[in-house]
Amino acid sequence: MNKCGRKKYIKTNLRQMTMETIESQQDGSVTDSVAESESAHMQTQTGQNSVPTLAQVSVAGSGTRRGSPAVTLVQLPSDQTVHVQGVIHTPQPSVIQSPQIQTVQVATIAETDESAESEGVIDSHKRREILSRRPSYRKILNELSSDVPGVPKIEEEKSEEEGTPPNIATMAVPTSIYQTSTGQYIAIAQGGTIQISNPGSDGVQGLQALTMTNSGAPPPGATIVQYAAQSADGTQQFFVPGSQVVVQAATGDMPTYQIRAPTTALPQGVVMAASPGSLHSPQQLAEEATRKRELRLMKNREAAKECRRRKKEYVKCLESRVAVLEVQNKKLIEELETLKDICSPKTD
DNA sequence: TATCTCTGTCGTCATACGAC
DNA sequence: GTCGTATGACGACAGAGATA
Repeated sequence: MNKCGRKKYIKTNLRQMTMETIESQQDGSVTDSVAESESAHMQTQTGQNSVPTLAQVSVAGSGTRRGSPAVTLVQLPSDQTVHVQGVIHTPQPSVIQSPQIQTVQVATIAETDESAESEGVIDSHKRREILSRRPSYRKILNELSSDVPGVPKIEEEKSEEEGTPPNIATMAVPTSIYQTSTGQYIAIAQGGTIQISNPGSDGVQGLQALTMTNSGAPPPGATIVQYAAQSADGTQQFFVPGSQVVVQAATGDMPTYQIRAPTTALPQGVVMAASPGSLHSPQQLAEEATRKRELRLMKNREAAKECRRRKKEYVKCLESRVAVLEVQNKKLIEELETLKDICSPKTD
């Protein structure tokens, strides 16, 4: 299979996985075949070399044939251990004598597998609508996570923002963002705060702030930043309102920036960007369009990274779910066999 | 050792979708 | 309708392993 074909194959499988997951959630009928099917898809989808191995299922403690529901330890690939409670109580006399309890327990497990059904039957139209939509990994995974204990949820954007360093949270909202030739991003915030973001860093951790103490009061809507790719001394400069220059004084892991008076005229290759209010010439319009495009590409680049991260997490979640369901299924089969042995008439 | 194949990752584009 | 976000699709690239 060629590369393109492989991708389409993967796509088909992933799509089918999603559909099966939703189907099983809404049907409440998670069968072993579904679990095996998902497992097979996952192994195909993740490739041969980098197969994130399926969860190691250690049935520790499942041998407790007596007593309350057996708890099975499921070792997940991420070194997580999930406690899986037996679906049916062990074949102790009380279980057999109390079928109602068993029914209730089965119903409870079914509810944990899919919470939607417990709310009522979804009409077929809405269900078809849900299935026809493109999957949102976050949404699907969160739904799965609500059903399966031990499976982490994908955090909402808000929580991710909460994880940002406090100094970032106190920054003013940037009004203009500019990208240097080295890929760094410079955000001019209201109040003259300059934020320098290193794209190589993770998220906003690379943000640095410079506050201009004597930037004065720029005319409204006239924030102009002139970025010089490289000055004669090898440093990077960009010009900010007030006829000042912010100079990258050092390169490397910890670049430093200094605010100086301009020592040189604007060199060649300068990329100028201006706020929409100050646009006049076609060249400025083109530069503004370029700036917007770069900003859009930057955002989309980050979005793609985030999306892929969520996708990986989603696949891991599915793998964990497969492991859990396989353990449950195995226990069900064992208990069914036990019940058959007990209830079957003796043929002496 | 050079080449090929496979796989994973990344950037970009197109588009669906939801919020306004 | 517009805008921002999420995600599928595609191509490019790099690295690892297999093979001649």
